[in-house]
Amino acid sequence: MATQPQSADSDHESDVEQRNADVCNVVGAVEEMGAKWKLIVLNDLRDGEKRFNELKRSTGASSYTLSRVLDDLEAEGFVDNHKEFESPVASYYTLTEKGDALCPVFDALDDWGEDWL
Amino acid sequence: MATQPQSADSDHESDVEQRNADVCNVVGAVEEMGAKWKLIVLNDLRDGEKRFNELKRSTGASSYTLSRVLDDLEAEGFVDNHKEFESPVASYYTLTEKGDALCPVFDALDDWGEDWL
DNA sequence: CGGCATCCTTGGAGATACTG
DNA sequence: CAGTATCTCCAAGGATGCCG
Repeated sequence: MATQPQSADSDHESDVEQRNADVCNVVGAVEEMGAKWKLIVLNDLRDGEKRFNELKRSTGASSYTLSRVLDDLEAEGFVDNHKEFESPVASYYTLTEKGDALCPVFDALDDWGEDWL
Repeated sequence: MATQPQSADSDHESDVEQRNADVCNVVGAVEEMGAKWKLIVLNDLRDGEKRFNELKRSTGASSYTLSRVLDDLEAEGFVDNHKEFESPVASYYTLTEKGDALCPVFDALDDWGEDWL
């Protein structure tokens, strides 16, 4: 009697349904960012506009990796890229509105880190 | 404008420089969880105690993966494991205080997902 | 039921070197 | 300075099978 029938049960949802309903967003969000580099780069961009090499230094990612991550983030609408072909070519990266909207997440993460890291 | 209205926190002088100082927490946190599975499992455990197969179903991870992820999370102090060797062996997983402290992060993530996913 | 052992595939990511 | 091109290596993770 210790265990309850778990398989042949479809209407198991009762008290946790509310959370279950919108928790999917988290999964979606995680799926979309997943990789640690994306998060690290996004976090670094919270300071505002940054150059490629600047990000390279602050994140510690290789040119190759950083390039692909930025490419990815741009394609997904998290960051914007503005290039200047003048002097010694410079390209600046900034957070889009979508990327900036992640700030609360980073803040929460940062907050957590202070207590548990 | 890259920053959002600060919380009820009192002195948040120049957030950018200030942020640069302790932003490491985010990196640390990301480094510690990194993998998407960890986040997904942790998120699923917000509902409370769950069994192995329950998590397997809800997360969609394979036994192998789930097992390793849970092992990892337990070793890092994010989850607790309570086993019952009675009839058909059952083991329950719950969030530790440390894991539960991540709720705000998931909430923020969830919040973000509603707007941008 | 809850796992661990194995095999095997994928891609994430470092190192290095080269271009515009 | 800002990438791109390779080559390579290793960990993540799916599939399957077995066991207490």
